[in-house]
Amino acid sequence: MRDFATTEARLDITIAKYPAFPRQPAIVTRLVKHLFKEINDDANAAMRRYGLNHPEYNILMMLYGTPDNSLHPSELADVAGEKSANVTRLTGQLCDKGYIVRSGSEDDRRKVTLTLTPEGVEAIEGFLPDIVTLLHRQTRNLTSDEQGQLEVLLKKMLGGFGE
Amino acid sequence: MRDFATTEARLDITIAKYPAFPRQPAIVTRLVKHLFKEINDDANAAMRRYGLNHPEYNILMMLYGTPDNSLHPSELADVAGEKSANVTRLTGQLCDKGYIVRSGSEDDRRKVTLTLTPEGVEAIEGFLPDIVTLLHRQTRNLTSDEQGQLEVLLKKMLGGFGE
DNA sequence: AGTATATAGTTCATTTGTGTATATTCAATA
DNA sequence: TATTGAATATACACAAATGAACTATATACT
Repeated sequence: MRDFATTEARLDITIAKYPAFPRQPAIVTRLVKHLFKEINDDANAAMRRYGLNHPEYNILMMLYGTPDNSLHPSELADVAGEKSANVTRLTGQLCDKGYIVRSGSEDDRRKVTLTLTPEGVEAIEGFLPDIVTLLHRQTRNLTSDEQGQLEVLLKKMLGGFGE
Repeated sequence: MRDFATTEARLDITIAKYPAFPRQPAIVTRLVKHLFKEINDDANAAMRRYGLNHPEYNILMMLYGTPDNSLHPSELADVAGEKSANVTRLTGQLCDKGYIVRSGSEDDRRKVTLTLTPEGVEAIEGFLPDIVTLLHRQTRNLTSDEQGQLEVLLKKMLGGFGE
């Protein structure tokens, strides 16, 4: 995204042609799209040297964020924002790489438990320094306060979906 | 995304395991990801009955946002946040549907000009009422003021990428 | 002019993601 | 207990997106 000023211009033209088009909501959603694409491309590039892509990284981190390094596929789909069919594929890849293992659960035999292996944890802790740098870079234009404000607003907006 | 409180919990655990992990940047980027996925799924679902998906919708709107309903592929890639190879494919589909036309430019013979057809404009103005509703729904939890604040913060954050 | 370098766009092989159907198990209730 | 309906995960066919290589044109420099 070079120049967001032209976005304003495009919106002006759009509204001139179609006055009911809501300016503010359109700007916000377009900004979110652009930001996501940047974050995504950035993370993909960073993870490349580790033989992982952004969704795989995401999956690993969601598991790492649990006390016992494990989640069920449906939970994973939910927290990682991936479709369940995609989780099956992604976790399959990560199994092949030896970073996670699949096991059935006794309490509910429909469920599968996905758990990080020691190699998985090692891999995570290997790339985390790069990720830390990345995250700081991605938010470098915002003060801590502003990040806090952004958090509040994004959560609020997110709350409007899904019911 | 069910419950963002669990995101906080995951982050706490992650930080306990790896103290250098930056809380605030991680929250913000995760929120952006989730929000994008929601916006994307939502828009895909809404455009379905028009035989279009979100990226195609986006391309059409970017063209509609210009005085003469036209852009070059590279401009389109930039403003729509798509890779150029993908723009080729997407615009090809839209050509097939009769919504845009491709033409060469005389001033720079490397360039191609993509222009909405009257049918394209008609299609846009056909689905825009739904989009207007959609945009309002997606931002319903935010006041106009808050949308303004969000705009400022997102722009600021976006400014930190790419140099 | 001639050569090198950059830009615009496309093509193609591969990777990544989606929707739908299916098998299995669980939960509710008649 | 038998039956119905929901939930979990997967398989598979198809759709979408990416990276890298390639063609053609333009620009800069000597």
